[in-house]
Amino acid sequence: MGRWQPGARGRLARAALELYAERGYEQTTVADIALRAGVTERTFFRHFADKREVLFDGSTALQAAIVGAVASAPDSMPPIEIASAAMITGSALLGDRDHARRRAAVIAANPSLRERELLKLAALGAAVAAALRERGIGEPTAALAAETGVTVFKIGFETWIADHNSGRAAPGDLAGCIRRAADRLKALAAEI
Amino acid sequence: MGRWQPGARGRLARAALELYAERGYEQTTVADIALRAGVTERTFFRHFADKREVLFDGSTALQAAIVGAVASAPDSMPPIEIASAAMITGSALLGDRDHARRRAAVIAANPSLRERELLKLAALGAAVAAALRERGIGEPTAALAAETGVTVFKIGFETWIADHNSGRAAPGDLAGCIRRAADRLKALAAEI
DNA sequence: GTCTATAGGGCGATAGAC
DNA sequence: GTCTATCGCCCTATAGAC
Repeated sequence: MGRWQPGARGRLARAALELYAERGYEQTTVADIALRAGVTERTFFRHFADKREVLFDGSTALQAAIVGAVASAPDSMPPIEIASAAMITGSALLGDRDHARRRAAVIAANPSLRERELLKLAALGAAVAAALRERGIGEPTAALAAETGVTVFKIGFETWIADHNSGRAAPGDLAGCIRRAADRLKALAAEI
Repeated sequence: MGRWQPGARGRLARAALELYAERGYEQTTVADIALRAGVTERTFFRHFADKREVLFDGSTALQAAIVGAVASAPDSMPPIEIASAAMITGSALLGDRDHARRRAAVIAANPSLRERELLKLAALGAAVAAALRERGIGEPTAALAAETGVTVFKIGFETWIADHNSGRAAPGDLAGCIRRAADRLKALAAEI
């Protein structure tokens, strides 16, 4: 047995979400999080760049999945369709709606956490735009399609976690919510 | 002569932009800004909530103008059109392209300033969505139209400041850039 | 792991404007 | 007199440097 237990990163992420929910983000110190996770304050900063980043651990994997889906979309698809479909593909990584809800509530309660989330979404948009350009789509088309895809993802995600039905009757799957948001947007654009 | 000169707020905002451009955001302390503006560090924090906020002093006025334009749009306009037109109306407040360029360069160079800008844009989107709901437009249509308007504003703004022509031949007006972005998006949506 | 600079909030005192 | 902007000194937590 070593001096420390493995899985410090996961314990820190879990402890942070719990504490932010229990007593609020500002009222939680990094020392509190480290204490609950059984490590030192210094260890926290070796795993996470700052106090906000600990809530966005999975974002890299999500972005990679979405970018991959953009790259492997069929050639015949129009840009906006590629972006929206990639969002739906990537959304499969976000299965646990209760966890997503708890996390979203914590983020919504604090402006500086909202800022970080928006930065992640902007980074996602930039990565999708780059992947579209890689397919030969020019600017500003690539940027517009990518931003629109992010919008559709965001609205779909919001309706997913806001959905009151948690039972089996209306499973409320994220993919369906995103697709409905995309359809709405298409209808809106058509009526101009 | 009194103990203090009036206009501390404006001097602080100007000093901050200069210093962030000269030596970088992270390399500038609030004490530096206060010194150049001829006030104390403490005074800075009475005018601005934090070190980033000093660059976004005009955002409230811009948002108010855009929300006002949404409220006074003709009844016959479709939601996305209302949002885009309101962005064009509000954009009249951003006349000085050189200043916009300098400010944008500073923001682009630093992630935490980018975060704050994204938060301002998200707040704008939320305000526009609320103004659309006020007109009887339901969700998620209001949110989608508002987000799309913000996207069009953002892309239009980027092309405006990226435009190499600063002479009279191609005046590069912001309103035109936003309108072109909106037209592009309409064309993209149509081809789905 | 220790040491330190900076952000940013709290509070009371003070000096102007009105 | 009131109201508000400024100052100065306290404090703690973050986050980077060593």
